[in-house]
Amino acid sequence: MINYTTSEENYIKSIYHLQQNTGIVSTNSLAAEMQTRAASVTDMLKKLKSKKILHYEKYKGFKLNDTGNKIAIRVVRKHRLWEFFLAEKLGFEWEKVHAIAEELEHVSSDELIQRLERFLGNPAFDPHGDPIPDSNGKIPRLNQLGLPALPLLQHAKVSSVTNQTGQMLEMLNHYGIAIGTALKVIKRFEFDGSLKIKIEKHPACIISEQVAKNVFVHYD
Amino acid sequence: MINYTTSEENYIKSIYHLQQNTGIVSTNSLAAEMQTRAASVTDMLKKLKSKKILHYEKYKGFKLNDTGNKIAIRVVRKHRLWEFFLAEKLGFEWEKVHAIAEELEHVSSDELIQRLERFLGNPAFDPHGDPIPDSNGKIPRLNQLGLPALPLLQHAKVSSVTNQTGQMLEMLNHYGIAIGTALKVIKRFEFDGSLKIKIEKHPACIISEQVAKNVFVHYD
DNA sequence: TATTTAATTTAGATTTGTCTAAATTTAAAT
DNA sequence: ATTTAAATTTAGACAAATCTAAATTAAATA
Repeated sequence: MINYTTSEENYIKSIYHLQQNTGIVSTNSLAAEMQTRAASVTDMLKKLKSKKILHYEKYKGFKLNDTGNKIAIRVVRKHRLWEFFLAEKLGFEWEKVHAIAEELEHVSSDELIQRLERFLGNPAFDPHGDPIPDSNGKIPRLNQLGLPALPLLQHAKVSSVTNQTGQMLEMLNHYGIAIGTALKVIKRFEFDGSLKIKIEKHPACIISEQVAKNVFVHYD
Repeated sequence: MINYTTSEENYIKSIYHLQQNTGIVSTNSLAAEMQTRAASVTDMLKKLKSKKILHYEKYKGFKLNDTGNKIAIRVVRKHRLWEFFLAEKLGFEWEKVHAIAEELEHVSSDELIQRLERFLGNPAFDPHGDPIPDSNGKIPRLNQLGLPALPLLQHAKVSSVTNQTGQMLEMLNHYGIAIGTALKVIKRFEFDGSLKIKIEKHPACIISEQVAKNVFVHYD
């Protein structure tokens, strides 16, 4: 894979993050994200387009193509592995690791990253919970999420429960919810955030947002 | 301390190394060392002079002043700590660490270097046997001497190897000589200056003066 | 729809680090 | 002591990445 300049990599990475939310990216939003001027963004867009990394039409917005996404994911991978290293091995406070990883992520050796990853024990998530792409660019899904974030009708299993007060556990018992319980969310009520859920071998029931927020689940 | 560009740091570092041997440095020798053109060197010399890092008079050669030496030593310190990390923690072969450390040495955070040093156990020498300056710029000195100067039968350990070409390292590998190897000289042959040496857990062998001159050892 | 406003791009300049080719200085050799 | 050769510097150009200010296009609104 070709090497890109630090500046190119930073643009590619920022486009990657912005397009996660919006699908397509605008010049101004990228300029804001990168703390630079719109004219500078346009200049770089031309360059990235000429390098065939970008879908871009003047005045119409832009997004990375497959090549661009691969490059972005590789940079994200490096960034998060270095963050993990800084926090876990060197004992940095989490607020400080980002700025330093911004520099380290541009060190070019692929063997370095492979070895670093092994040295760190092949972590799937950085200390923030952000997934670390593997060497093929595959991004592990968060293995655990709060019940309110579970997509409707997605089958999942309860993996943990926070706020384990007596009242809380009593209530969960009453519903039939325990670690390992298989369930899915049928409907979310906008009114108060409560969830209608279906627990295997139980009739459907409704739990409050208060309860749901403390139940964490995972699925494959 | 002010930050310098990667390019400035590379020039400063190269001047530092060249002046170790020659005291004063010439434009052409620096151009050769840095694989660039004499004109480019002159350009950078003007810049470094204007930044008050350099003693420099046109056509008369140049050398770093105290500020310049401090900057150089800080870069060397970073380089060697990263080399140590790459070899000891990530398991890189020592031929490979130099190129990667060339990039890592320019990462700017001082706290990173402090923490890295502690994490590595405050090593005094890198995998090539070169001393690692401490955070005050103090450079540890081994009571080190060339193998031809080692008294007969004196037990000693290999502390560093100069002339680190591929062929050289290959040969040393073949003999079983690496940094830290314990050995003694059994006999010196006047005929050609070759040495009969005994390496721990190896049969005795004979090495040429050519090789011996590049192997440095120390003992208590 | 016409007009105003906002977003985006272009034109042209600047800085850093590099280069080639020519000019200058120093060193070496006859 | 001249002349020749080598080393060094200058002059001018170029590419990358940025900027400001002006021009252009798209969107919003009256």
